[in-house]
Amino acid sequence: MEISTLPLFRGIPAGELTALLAQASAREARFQKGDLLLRRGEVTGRLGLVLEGTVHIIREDFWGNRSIVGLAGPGEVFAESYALAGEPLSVSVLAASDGAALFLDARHLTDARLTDNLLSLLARKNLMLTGKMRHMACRTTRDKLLSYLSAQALAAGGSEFDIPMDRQQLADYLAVDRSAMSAALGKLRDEGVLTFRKNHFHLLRQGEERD
Amino acid sequence: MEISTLPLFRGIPAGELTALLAQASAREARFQKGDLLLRRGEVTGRLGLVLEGTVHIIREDFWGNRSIVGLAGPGEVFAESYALAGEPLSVSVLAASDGAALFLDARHLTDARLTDNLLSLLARKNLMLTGKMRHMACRTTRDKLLSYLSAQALAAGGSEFDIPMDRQQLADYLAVDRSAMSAALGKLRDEGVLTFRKNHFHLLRQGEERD
DNA sequence: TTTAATTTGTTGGAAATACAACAGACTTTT
DNA sequence: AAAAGTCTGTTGTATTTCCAACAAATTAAA
Repeated sequence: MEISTLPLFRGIPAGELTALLAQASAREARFQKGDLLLRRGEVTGRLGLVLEGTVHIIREDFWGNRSIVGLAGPGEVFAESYALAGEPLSVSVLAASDGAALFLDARHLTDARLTDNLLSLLARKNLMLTGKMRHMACRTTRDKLLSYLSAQALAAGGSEFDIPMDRQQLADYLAVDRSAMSAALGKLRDEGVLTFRKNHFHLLRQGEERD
Repeated sequence: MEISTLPLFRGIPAGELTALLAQASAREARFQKGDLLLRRGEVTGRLGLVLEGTVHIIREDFWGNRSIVGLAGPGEVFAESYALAGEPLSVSVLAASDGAALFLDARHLTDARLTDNLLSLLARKNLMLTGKMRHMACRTTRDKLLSYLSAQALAAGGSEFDIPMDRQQLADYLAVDRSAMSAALGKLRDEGVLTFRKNHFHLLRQGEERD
């Protein structure tokens, strides 16, 4: 893991990294599988960067049911929103394997290039979240599909495009049942709203030929 | 609208604001109802701050159906994620009334206090989005309710708490039907999972008395 | 090519949701 | 206090979704 190549440190010469990390109160910590790196409720102020291994972001609800709500591998950051917002963690971070992480103090992030990279990181995450939310807010499977496919078409700049997921992944993304989604797709095809073949879709405007 | 009191400019003495705004290539623009402030597809690099009036964040899908996906009033920022990520807009911004906005160039945000405030802003938004997403990803109304209420209980630090929404708002937030949600709540009460009265809820652990 | 494995579409029954309509409880106004 | 308005819970029906199971189509492997 050559950390100078990570998005977080983009634009920062490798030679400056050591000094910059010291300035940010960076602390490297090795962990063993099963270690609890961050605990729900605490206000760390530190954001994590996985150097080696994998960590699980886990959540326990009121009744103690535990579920994995995310994971971070080498080069990925975690708990950054909590650290930067200064909010107590609503999740815990558990080591899923042996490894190592770098912790940076959010209050000591003074380097402009670093904060710019973080802004970019958060902004991108934000856009992905709002986009996904828009689709998921639709009540029916059909509308979720149309919302997603429409957004893909607009992003591609045309009525034909490929999607980067298979049916099961798309169903998970939209939080619907795969078979029901397949049925909804078939119905949309029959109605002349769109055509598709594998991951290639073609949205049809009113009156357009159905291929 | 005294802009020195806004979260975006927190920690910045009013006397420094003028110089700082000039440094960020700030441009104030008055607008009239119906004006299109930002257009889908363009890469502005500018984030907006509403000084006066209201703007609507609108989205047109592939077939031209237009819907309002957000709005910003005095003191609120808009298009900030697009500007900071350097991504083309997937929404348009329309003036819902006469008013004025301040546009700041995302690439000229050099003041550390300003970028810190922006980081905090984005981080908070991020946490709200991920939280909401977790609830909405649940398949059934019942599970969405339990996810939301459990999170509220954990945030409150106890099994009793008040929620800041009425039934209709909660239903909209979870993207479900209000009456169906009410029915699900009633069923949970009958099963001894929780009790509630108006906006006050009490989650019951296994075997706990139901009032 | 043949076989095996994966992905996708389809179907039927069980369950859950949306929708509409309404009654009771609670608030606010007059 | 009375009236008007709002909010909440309940019910019945039509629709939709989930789930399981399976067949067809596609891809990968032998």
